[in-house]
Amino acid sequence: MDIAEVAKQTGVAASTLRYYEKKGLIRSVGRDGLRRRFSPGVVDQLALIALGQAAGLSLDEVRTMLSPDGEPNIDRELLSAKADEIDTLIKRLRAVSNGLRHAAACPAPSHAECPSFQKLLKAAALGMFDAHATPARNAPRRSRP
Amino acid sequence: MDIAEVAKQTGVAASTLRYYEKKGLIRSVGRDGLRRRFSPGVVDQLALIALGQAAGLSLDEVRTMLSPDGEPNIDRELLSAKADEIDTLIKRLRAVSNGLRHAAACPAPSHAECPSFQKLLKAAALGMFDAHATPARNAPRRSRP
DNA sequence: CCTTGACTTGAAGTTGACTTCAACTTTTAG
DNA sequence: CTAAAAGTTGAAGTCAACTTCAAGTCAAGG
Repeated sequence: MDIAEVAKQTGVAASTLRYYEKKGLIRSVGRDGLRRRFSPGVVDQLALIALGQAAGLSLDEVRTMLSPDGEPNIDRELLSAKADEIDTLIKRLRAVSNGLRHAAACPAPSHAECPSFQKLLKAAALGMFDAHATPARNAPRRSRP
Repeated sequence: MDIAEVAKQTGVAASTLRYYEKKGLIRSVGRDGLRRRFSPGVVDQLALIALGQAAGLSLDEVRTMLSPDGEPNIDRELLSAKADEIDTLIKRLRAVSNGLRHAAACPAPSHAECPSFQKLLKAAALGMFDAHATPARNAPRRSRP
């Protein structure tokens, strides 16, 4: 596949693909003249990268955890620590989701005045500052409006 | 509470607190001389902000959805849309978590060579590019190393 | 009174993740 | 053959979310 094809299939901009390649997140398999050629597997890889980002990993973290040639440094403790982090994030997100849903349905004029909304979200937020459950970092802005 | 106290309790830097105030995410209740005074409620607010960020909301989005004086623009459709987004994010994150956990336990030398890891994550990634399930935006880096 | 330390400000700097640009090379259609 | 379309590069620009800096204010202690 050439770069445009990958871009079209995944929605990831060509510039981003080149950027990812430079960063070592994906690899092109040879050139067709000047042009990069990608194996179709790169589509899955990109999905995984997007997932990692959604989970709050930086591109560097994604690389070390999902690298296709990550022989040396696959730190298993780090992996399960990250999994734990993601799990607590999931719990909080569920509460946020519930909170938002309630807010959407709730007849109170302002969320600030709706005690059950407050309770839901405060419950979600509890412990947010205690043990540092590291939050997300950066994530992309897919699509071209 | 003065700014240092809030910072200590929440781990949010004083500079960040001033930044948030400028952006309209939090409010100080008067001054003690020059110095801002915050009501203790700001601690909960900050937790909610952190949560919103973890859920992939930008600070501007957080403000419009959780504003303490959000009288006018509480768009209920937007709220449940966001909740839906968060729910699909949760599903994917669960898969990522499982994937990481498996990777941590799996004896394969490289994750790239472990078919069940690949399967788990590919399942999580499926549909990542189809309907645009908008991913996260930006998030903070708490603490001062 | 005067220094010290915690706060104030606006402006400028940083970081991660991209995007855009200028200049150039290939491929492709006419 | 030639011109447009699509790819290439490195360098520079953008954006959100902060942080750092210079310069100033104020309360308290010696």
